[in-house]
Amino acid sequence: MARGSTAAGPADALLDLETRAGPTDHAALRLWLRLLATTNLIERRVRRKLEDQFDTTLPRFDLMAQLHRAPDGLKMGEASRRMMVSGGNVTGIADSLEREGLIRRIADPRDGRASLLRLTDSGRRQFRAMADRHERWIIEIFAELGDREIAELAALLARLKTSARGLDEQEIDR
Amino acid sequence: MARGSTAAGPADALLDLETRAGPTDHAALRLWLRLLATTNLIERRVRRKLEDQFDTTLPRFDLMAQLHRAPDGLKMGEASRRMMVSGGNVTGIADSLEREGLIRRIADPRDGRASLLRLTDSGRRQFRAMADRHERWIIEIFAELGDREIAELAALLARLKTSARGLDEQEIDR
DNA sequence: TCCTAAAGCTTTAAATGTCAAGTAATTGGC
DNA sequence: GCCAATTACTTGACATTTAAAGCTTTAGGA
Repeated sequence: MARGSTAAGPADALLDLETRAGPTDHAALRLWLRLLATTNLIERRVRRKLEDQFDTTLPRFDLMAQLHRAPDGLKMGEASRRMMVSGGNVTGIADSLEREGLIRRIADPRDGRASLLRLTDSGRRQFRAMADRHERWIIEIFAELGDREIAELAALLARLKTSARGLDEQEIDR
Repeated sequence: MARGSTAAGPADALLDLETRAGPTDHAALRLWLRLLATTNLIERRVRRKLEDQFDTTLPRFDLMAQLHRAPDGLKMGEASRRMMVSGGNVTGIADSLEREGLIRRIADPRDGRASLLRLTDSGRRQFRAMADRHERWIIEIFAELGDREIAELAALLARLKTSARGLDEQEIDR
């Protein structure tokens, strides 16, 4: 099976995170556990393939993807916001990519405190190869869904994202 | 924003992981990034609330939830499969819960290699309190979705999960 | 009985992640 | 100009997770 040191046999195939919920739980809770389980399942597959086929990791791929979409470079802080991780984390990931010559830190001419991160030519080439493959993995994983279902799922998730974000400001904590 | 040391202002509210995709990317890829971003958003909120209100973590909560649904106890390996994490991980989580008296390791009478994990009375009480609150958080987060939408989303995710699982055996890696 | 293989759990190393503190540069009010 | 407050990044401490190696126990065959 996936990767645990203790492999699950076929009989366990349906016992996963969703088992945290029981039939008496609220529909929203069951849905959340299914969402979590599904996302984790796919994320694991992607991480493993990045590791196996490109000897890299998802956070490294993410940072390269952000830089690929920003040809003029991104400040560390911008990258950190877009990746939704802390600044200290980006420092480490950037260090490792820079060591391998995939990205470069360039002094921001307008702000002496800031660094701009930019893909090197080698990084760009490598990213394109990975992104191609990555897209194919995703298409395969979603293969059983038709265009209609993909559109519906995207729309529902957009609504959910809005619903979840709506609480961010007020923080109703009870 | 959640917790990064560099806070995102309101103007950045829409720049998140989804920005990894561009308009030319395949619909499945865009959907995947939205799925990932939405799940991460919700997961962060839940983690933070567990931390703030109960001084615990999601993996600890998960393990307690699994044990709550298995009154006779679970072997470490079973817990690890259900939580979809590695065995070594469960060892650490179980250690921390055991130190606090929330769970206990019991020698499996049938297999000298195995331990059975079981909630203590204190653990059971504490889990029930957390689970109540947890369910309310989730209901709030999903509040803007109607029953119909929740059912649709659940059905689509079930199809997606099946689609993603389908590849597990064969591992079409190219 | 004995020996090999496998299973269950723990331990360890490397990567990722947060947070807090520290350094350097910029901004804004006076 | 000057100085305080803010901002950008780095660093270090600590937590979590995986994969792999290690230890103990079980199972099965010679």
